[in-house]
Amino acid sequence: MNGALTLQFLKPHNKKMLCKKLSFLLQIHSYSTQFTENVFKYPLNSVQCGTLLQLFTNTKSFKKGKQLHALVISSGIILNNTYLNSKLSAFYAICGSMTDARILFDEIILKSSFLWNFLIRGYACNGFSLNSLLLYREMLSFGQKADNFTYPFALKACGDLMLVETGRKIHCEIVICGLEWDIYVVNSLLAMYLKFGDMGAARRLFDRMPVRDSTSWNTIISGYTKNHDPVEALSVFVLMEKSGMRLDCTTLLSILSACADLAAVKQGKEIHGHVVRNNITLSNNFLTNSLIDMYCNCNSIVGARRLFEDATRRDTVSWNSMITGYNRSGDAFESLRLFCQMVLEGAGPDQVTLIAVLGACDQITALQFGMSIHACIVRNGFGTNTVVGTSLIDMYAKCGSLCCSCKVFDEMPVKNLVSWSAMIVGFGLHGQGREAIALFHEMKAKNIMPDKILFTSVLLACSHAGLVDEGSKIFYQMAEEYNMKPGLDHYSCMVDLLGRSGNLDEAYAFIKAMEVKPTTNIWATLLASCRVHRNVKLAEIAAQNVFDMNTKVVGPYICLSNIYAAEKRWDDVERVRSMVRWKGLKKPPGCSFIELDKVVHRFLVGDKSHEQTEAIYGKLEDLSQQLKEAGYMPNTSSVFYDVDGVVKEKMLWDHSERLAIAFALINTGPGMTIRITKNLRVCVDCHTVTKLISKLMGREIIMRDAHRFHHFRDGFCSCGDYW
DNA sequence: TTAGGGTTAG
Repeated sequence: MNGALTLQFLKPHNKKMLCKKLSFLLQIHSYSTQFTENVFKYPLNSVQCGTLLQLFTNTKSFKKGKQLHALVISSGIILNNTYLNSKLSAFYAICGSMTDARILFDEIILKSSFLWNFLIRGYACNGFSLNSLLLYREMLSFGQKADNFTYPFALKACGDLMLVETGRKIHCEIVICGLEWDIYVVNSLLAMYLKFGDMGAARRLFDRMPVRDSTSWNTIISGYTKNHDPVEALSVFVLMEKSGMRLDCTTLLSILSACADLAAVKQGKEIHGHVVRNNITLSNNFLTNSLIDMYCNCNSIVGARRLFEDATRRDTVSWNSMITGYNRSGDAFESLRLFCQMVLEGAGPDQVTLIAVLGACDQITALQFGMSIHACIVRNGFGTNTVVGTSLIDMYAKCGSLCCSCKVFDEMPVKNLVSWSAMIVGFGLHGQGREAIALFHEMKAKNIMPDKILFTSVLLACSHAGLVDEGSKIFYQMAEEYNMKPGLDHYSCMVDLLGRSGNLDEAYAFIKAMEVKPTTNIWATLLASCRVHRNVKLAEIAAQNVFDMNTKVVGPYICLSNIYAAEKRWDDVERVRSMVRWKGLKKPPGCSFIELDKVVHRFLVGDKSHEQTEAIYGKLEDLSQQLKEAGYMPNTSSVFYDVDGVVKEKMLWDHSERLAIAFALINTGPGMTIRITKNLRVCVDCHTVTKLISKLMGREIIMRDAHRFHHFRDGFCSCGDYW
């Protein structure tokens, strides 16, 4: 059958058929060696081409549209054909090929509003917001009136570029031309104001709307969610339900996000009920994934897992949501297990998966596992990805391999502010404050503007290294040179910097002069410094401030108790302990991790559950003996209880990091580096013992505690006993 | 020809 002949008799509404036939015809034209001859044999008129282009535009069939373009050029029907040229320009704009769209657009003399709108839309929706606004202005200067199809995209461009003043000006133009309450225009205005973070303006507009559709409700709800006001999002959602407006998929996604932010499991479950009752999940993976995320955020990892296991279809986002959920709940082991299962089932990891898994590795210092992920990253073509690279820098630094962090950082083709920050944090964690400051200056020399988080990273690095003068200078630079008001994190770094370096009175004066109300964290930081410098009087002031804020964190109580214990004030120790009991607080047990052949072993304080327990305690006995012969005297000030000195000493040898070190000494070859992670800060005596073991056994021991890294080598620690 | 949605590095 001849395609072209059949085409002549097809009714225009039979588009599917028409499309099939014309695709066939196009194939002939495209691939025939006698291209020109065929065109003349099966000519298309401009109306048929227009109909076809419309179809290709709607389905974004770029290749087919381009073929048709070639065909109409060859056949000569495009010459001076404004109708077809406009359709073609619109087609290219929708497909995101803006250069092609613009070439055709510029050739058209009589431009319809349809054409202007398509180009403005094309620019706005394909990442060329500025071009979109320039064309919008050009349209007006040509005397062409903007209409209800123009404004949504001009507003989208303003929102994406955060051009607040321009956006408001266009809003005025919309009011003048009487289109303010056009449902598409006003919904676009709402979307623009929420991008500006101006929920007040968005809400005023929303409240005055004569007619609202589901998009209006969804836009305002997602606006509150995105602008970190999930409470208001939920309250508008209740109004939406009362108004009788149908809840669609977008509504449910936005509100689930608000429930997740609020950890509002009750409301989240109600949405889940609605989804099940309406059988919505079956056709939509987005909702299942959002529900998984909501349960994870509400600390209901079991509920999330059940949904995940029951899901008929799992996509990469489902896996990612679950893996991220385990990370957030602190179960990095399950997160890594799930990742292995994902790979085994053939689900391809994406950027998000890899970032999440690297996050799990740094939670438990799984360096070997992290290295395998690095290989997987390179294999899957993410080796040059900035976000993934930044996660690698962070993972290596937190797993104790600063040199690998530096290598990744140096070899990164494109670095952004976060990458610089991650590297600075890495130097800080390992006590290399001067290197962190040098990198900060190098970054500034490249005209990269630091933000508040970057200042926190640099100040933290200064505080870990005790660089008081340098840190103070940077702190004041923040306001003077960069016009940034310090936040609580910056104040906290400064208190730590001043306090731990022994300037306790200055740290106290600094807190009293702060422009914002000090938090428990800031007083707790001062308290920790008081413990280091044994200043009981100031410690009591700091502790009282913490306790007045009714903290649920046990750390400050332990700290004060340790301060009293060091002074042998046992009555006060008992008084603090009874406060802890009365408040129902519990000290988390000390816990250390060590990775051996990609398996992470965990030891609790006094742990006897490991299969090598006998050998481990035997090794500790040996070590204790050898250390004593080398002149070691135990420092029992870290022991919380008023018990006999021998018992105290025995308690110290139960500390989890010592069990992990003994295990490592038994299971690794001579000279091999030992890497340990501890959930709490390392105590004074364990710090001394580890230094001595490093010398005695000729081993480098890299220990990550709750705050930083210690590199023990030949009897010394990289922190210079400053931690 | 128009607006709104899930996982994501310091």
